[in-house]
Amino acid sequence: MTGPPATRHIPPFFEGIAMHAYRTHTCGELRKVHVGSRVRLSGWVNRRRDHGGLLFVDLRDHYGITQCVIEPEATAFATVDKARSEWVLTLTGTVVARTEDTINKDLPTGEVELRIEEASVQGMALELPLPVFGDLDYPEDVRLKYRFLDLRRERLHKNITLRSKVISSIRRRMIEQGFTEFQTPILTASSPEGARDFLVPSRIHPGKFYALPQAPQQFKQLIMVAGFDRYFQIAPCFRDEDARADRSPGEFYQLDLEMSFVTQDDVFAAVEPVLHGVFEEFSEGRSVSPAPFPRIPYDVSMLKYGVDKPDLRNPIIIADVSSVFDREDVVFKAFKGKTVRAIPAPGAATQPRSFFDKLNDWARTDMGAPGLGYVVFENEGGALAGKGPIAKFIPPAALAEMAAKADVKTGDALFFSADTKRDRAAALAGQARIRIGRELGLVKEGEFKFCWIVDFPMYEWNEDEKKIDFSHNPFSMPQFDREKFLALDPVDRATIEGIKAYQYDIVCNGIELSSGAIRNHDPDVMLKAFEIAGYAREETEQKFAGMLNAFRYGAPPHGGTAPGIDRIVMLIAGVENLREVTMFPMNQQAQDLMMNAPNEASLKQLRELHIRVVLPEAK
RNA sequence: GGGGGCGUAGCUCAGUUGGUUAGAGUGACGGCCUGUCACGCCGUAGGUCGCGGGUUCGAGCCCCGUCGCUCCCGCCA
Repeated sequence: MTGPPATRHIPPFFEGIAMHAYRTHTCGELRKVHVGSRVRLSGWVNRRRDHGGLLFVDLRDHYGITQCVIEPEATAFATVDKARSEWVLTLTGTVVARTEDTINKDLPTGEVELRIEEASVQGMALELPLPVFGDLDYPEDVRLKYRFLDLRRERLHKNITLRSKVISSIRRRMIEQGFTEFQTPILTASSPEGARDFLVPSRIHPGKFYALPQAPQQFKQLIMVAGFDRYFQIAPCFRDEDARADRSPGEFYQLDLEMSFVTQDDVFAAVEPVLHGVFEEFSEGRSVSPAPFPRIPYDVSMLKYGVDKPDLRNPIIIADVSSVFDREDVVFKAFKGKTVRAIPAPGAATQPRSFFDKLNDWARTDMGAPGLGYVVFENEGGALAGKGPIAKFIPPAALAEMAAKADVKTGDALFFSADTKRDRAAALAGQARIRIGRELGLVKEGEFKFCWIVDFPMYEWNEDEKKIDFSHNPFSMPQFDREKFLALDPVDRATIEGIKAYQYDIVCNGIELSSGAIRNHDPDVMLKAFEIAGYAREETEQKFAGMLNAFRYGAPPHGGTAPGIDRIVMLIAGVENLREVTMFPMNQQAQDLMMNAPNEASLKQLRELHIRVVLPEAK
């Protein structure tokens, strides 16, 4: 029912030669041309319809569904009659044409049916904990425990098949672009930055541990040092962090890639045709951003969209109106001296009061903000007039300036996000933009809108620990003169916080597909970069010994990125949850309910690994 | 670690203000039916209302606790 009906990988059947033990055709294959042939099908009972004098069985396999029919007088009747949903049967019989009035147009095989002459049961099924037939929602734990049944269902079967096709398409396109696929180790060393590692104890080296790779980051850079020029891999990555709907617990796959002797634009030029091509191939009528994708500097994105992963299907653009509230003729004290961001709500003047109240409540309760002020722009005697609780504080001249800055007109509204901290004002505005866009139905479906976010800051100030942190990827090359960078004083916060990196994200419809960078391949600059983030030279030397050492033997300039496979497939499949495109996913608590993992280890195993388990004390 | 939602038959759900014996659909089982394709009709079985405690004459419903699932925040260089 889900695969291509034309495809089959079973020996052909010739009259006079013994019939294949299980099937001569797939359940998606039979057509009018087969009428009169004696054939054999194997598959699952999708549906059974008993008419007393006539019994229909819809037999299903990977390729489709074929209706099979038998009458009580037939010798095989007893066997077919006892079969229930999801039993596995082998049915042999003659293909017959259906009469005009019994043709099923919804079924590719609907012009014919199999008149059953022989039947055998290959596998029985207990009463189902999860019906395969139908398209209802079921509890996640039941679905996961009986994943093999869930996977038989049409939607999931189709998604998983789609995933495979997307991966093959990616692989083909990468190879066409001159990339070579290599595998990198799964058992490797712990990486000190970033996510929590999964550790694997060493039997041979008591007290020592391997770590599963969070990403093949260092390996792919070493592959460049080794002179392989263009590498890619559909790479498994392991991170021991909590899950989200679009973030698997434990493990996920990336299209990991790296290139030598490239600038940022070269990486974009290599990735764009691959992503555009894959999305176009599976778009089914949805539009895909043409290459080159827009490039948006991080600072601009934070201002205009309030996030570093903007959904460009949403037409709302945020404006900074701090200066308007600082005007002397504007007497609204609550916003004075703060960063004020204005979020346009096109056409919102016709919205009921509850629309505004609901957004205000959301800002207060969900976002912990003091509120979301607003002004509605109306026409009063040919002039622009403000309406709403705070409109009286804003005289016409200021209102006009605001309208110009935020590009709003009569009939629109403006919401305000204000905070003493610029980042917080931007973040609330970003969330409000998403909500307003959705509430007003402004986000167009049926489009894939890509963009690159570029020029990420290299560092950020960590207020809690009073220190400078890497803001994203510590291996990125700073956009800074080499000699001046090496001479930087780590306490020169103003300069350091202004440094951008050759670091970029690719975003589609508000979902971050990957981040990437032109790497820092200069050992001195790397040591300095880590020194600024508070790592002593010896520490950096030790933690990244392999990579630093390699960089001292002739390292090419290189860069890359790593789009998430799961998220790409989610977007293409149009689903909100990773479990819909992952064959055997874990639940939110990082458990595999089908295989019962994680599980206790035996004492023998622990002893071999020199491990003693110390459980947390019960509360 | 924190916050929200959900938990009633194998499965999907309903269950009024706290009031008699907790219902429906689907699946299972049995019977009838020769053209259905979500076949139809009749019947039967199936319940620790997640678990524990409390309030009450009386709790699926209210309160407290707890467990499970899920979504979000933290976290994810």
